[in-house]
Amino acid sequence: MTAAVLPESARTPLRLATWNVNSLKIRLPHLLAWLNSRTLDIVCLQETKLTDESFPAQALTDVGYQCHFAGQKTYNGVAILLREARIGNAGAVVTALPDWKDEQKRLIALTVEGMRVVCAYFPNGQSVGSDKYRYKLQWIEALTQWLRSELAANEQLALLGDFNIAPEARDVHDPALWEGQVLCSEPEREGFRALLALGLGDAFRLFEQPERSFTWWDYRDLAFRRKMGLRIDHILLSSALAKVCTACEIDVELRRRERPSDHAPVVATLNHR
DNA sequence: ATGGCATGACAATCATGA
Repeated sequence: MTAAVLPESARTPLRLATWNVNSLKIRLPHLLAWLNSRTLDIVCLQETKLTDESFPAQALTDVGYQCHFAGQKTYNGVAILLREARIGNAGAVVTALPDWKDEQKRLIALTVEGMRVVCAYFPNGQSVGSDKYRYKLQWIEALTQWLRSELAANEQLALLGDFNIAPEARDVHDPALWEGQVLCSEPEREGFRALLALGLGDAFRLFEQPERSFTWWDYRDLAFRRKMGLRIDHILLSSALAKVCTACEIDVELRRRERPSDHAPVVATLNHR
């Protein structure tokens, strides 16, 4: 007696990933090798730093991914890649926060497999009290308001991206050094907690994790080797998705490569029907 | 002490990142 052959979508877990590539042009070989080395179904990218005309869609289509992207010259730029063998057509694609006039390409969202997937590149904020810091807090507020209505309409929602926020002291290699600094300041952390208060869970913290788990290390001062990093890239899941999340890990290996991004990817596994 | 390194635009430095 043999088990019925089910379509792939019914038997394999779903893998969602987020990675700030810090220039997709430079990191395309790394990305292609990564996609080839493991099965990733939904891949959110930030800081592509490419206009839509120069997005390497063909190279990604060739390895089986459907591409959705919103880019600009030099800065920012986000994308969602969908593995065509696993994921059906995407719907309800948006490439900006509604009611937020912004030239900066920081958000793309779409619906697949009954799941709302939001890929976000939060502003960096530069320094506490700067114009960019104020813009960051306003942007987070606008995102939070929008997500409130998205969650009301979508029980299954995942927010992935570079949040540029280290939520807690344990997410910082030297909490005393970073105390009150941008990425760690209390208003930013309040913004992060407000996202959780919408009913989202930090996928990484659903599980036991090694101490000093980070997703970003400065290029300078051998910060990676010295484990001097921050955990600022996150996957937040609505409760319906958190319930079926079986793992969440940082793929540190990519930070060891030649000419790496300064960020490592985060990958979550879901037992999603 | 405001730099260290990386990227992109641009053509010697400068803006930005985190």
